[in-house]
Amino acid sequence: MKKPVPTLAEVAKVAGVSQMTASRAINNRSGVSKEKREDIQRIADEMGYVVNRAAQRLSGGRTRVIGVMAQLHTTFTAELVLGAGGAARAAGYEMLVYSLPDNDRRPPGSVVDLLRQIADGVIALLPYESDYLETLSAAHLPVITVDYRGEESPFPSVASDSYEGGRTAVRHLAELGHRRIAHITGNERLASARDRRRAYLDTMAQLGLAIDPAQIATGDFSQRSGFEAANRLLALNPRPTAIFAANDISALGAISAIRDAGLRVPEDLSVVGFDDIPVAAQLHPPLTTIRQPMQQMGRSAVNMLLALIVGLEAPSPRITLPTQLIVRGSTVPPTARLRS
Amino acid sequence: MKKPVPTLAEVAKVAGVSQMTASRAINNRSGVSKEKREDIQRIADEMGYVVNRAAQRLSGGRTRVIGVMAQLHTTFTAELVLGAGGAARAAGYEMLVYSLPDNDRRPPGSVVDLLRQIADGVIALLPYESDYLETLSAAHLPVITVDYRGEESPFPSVASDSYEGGRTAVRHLAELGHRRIAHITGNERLASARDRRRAYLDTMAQLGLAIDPAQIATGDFSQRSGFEAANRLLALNPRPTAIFAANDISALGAISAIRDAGLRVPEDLSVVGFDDIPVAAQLHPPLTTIRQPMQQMGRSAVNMLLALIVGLEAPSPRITLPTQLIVRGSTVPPTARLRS
DNA sequence: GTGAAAGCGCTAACAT
DNA sequence: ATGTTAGCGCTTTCAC
Repeated sequence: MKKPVPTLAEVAKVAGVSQMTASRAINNRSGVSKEKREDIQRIADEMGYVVNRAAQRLSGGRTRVIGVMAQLHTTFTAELVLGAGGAARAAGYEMLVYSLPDNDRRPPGSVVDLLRQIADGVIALLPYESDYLETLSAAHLPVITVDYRGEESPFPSVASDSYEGGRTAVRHLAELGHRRIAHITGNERLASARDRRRAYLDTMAQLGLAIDPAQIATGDFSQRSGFEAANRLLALNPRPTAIFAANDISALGAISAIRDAGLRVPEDLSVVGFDDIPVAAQLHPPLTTIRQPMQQMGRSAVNMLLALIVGLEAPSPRITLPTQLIVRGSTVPPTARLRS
Repeated sequence: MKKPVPTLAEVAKVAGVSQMTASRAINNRSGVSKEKREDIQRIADEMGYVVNRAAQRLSGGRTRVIGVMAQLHTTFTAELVLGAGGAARAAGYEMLVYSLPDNDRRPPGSVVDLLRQIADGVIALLPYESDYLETLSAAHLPVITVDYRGEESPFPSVASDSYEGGRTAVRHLAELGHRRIAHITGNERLASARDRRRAYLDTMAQLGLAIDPAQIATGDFSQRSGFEAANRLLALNPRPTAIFAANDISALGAISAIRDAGLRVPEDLSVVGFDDIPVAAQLHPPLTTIRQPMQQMGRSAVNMLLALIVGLEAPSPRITLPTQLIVRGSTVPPTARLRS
């Protein structure tokens, strides 16, 4: 009770070995005989020994902690963190998350410094407008980004296949018979948003459908932007019969706008989202969407990071995971009346 | 470029003082003349000095980091973390979040140990079925819990006023003219769920409305449980005309069940939730609910924790924040046909 | 008000 | 295979 957590020195003393041998045994390094190792590990367990990561870090070792910096209050991020946490634990690592504020106008240095002092590497889910990239690369720390950050980013990244997903979404609508298909874009500072937009354009062209620039409404992945973008699309004449929104949240906003205009989904307009967030299936109508493997993305990010941490090259500078079309109730063929 | 982060010793040398004086100056401790202090702080800034929290911790000091342990993938938690992060930063603290897995069947010790090695205190948003409480109290670390954990919990807590909120919800339905009001409970291991249930019972009794035990359907705050509970309620004869769900997510599940049964919200059944999560306003119909000040709860938790950290008693062992009725489209008076 | 010494718990480097 | 030495960057004594 007096010493709730014994130190390595105490464990070593009880085991009758040097501190260094105890360290090697507990961290599964080479240089200890099998017997001694098991002996020491058993004693450490019995004594309730827990390594002090601060000390471990200070003396230049690995902490087996990975850091995540993310804006937590989006479903996408939360799911990804969940997947990442599982993968980290499975590998014997712990994971700590730094929750970035919405509008971080402080120098990002402090966050990065903090994480570097604690973690062996960082997974960065960065806000769009940030100079975090520089700061991170100056920190000489293994980093994986989620969503490709562009050519200027020196870090390996994990993303889902936004281009193929976008093509699938548009193709789905076209196959239902829609011809006036509109697009609500995401924040184009992110490659994912740019890819989805490009997929929309390419697919429309390949299908021989007319591309009216007015049918591309700028959004930024937020619900509000989806709402406003949809209002602009609804003012068009002729009106689109279907909308491909860059993510589920903006699709939600779009559906609100459609209903506020006295129209119905899917009878008057079909809507496809992107992400498949948990509520998507519970909406009325349930949302047709392109599912991203969010948890899988988190797991992949962790596994890439662990490779980096142990000094390997990243297996690939960019990992792209497949998406999947989930057809639900928000998409139907256009009614004859609308096909005009 | 060689030494990206100078150490305190280097700062002290440049400033021409001892390391200890530099430490005192930078941490705003007493025992340094005003001039020297400002001088040292300026030099430290210029050199880009950043305190090494691992070292700080190791030598028995405070790190100015607070830890949060939480299940991140609920909106409630995410909002709370957001509020907490803001308050922490405002007070010059950083905050790190440990994301608890869904079904944590590992000994919770490692998490607590990790946080203790890094943080000065912890805000615990605990899963229901946990022995984290013991582990935390054994760790001799300042702790604040969110949602009152019962008499056995030794920790100060922050919560919203579930009892008053629940009363308001039931009263709202009664004032609309509903008499057969059902309740979908939350996980009753949490005081918040018990309080909402108690509020339901008390208010029904006070209003002279009949309490049919079958009208109380057990849930656990999850969408699925709301769905299943609602199905049980819909099988009753006579059917309730209104449902008070213990949170928004289970209300969402209930609405799905109602619709799957071919009924409409609010025409056939009114529904009230609890929380006011961001999507609540975007549903169709938008959800009437009891708003909890989630971000404010986070801020209060941080402020209580900071008091504990500097050695003050908690201002109060339990802080209860007020809730607010938000009337939207999911509640209307019962139609004459239903009043039977 | 200021400084010197000691040590927090650990690991890398260098013995043996 | 094991032990010894040194030191990570800081703060707490306890001097002056």
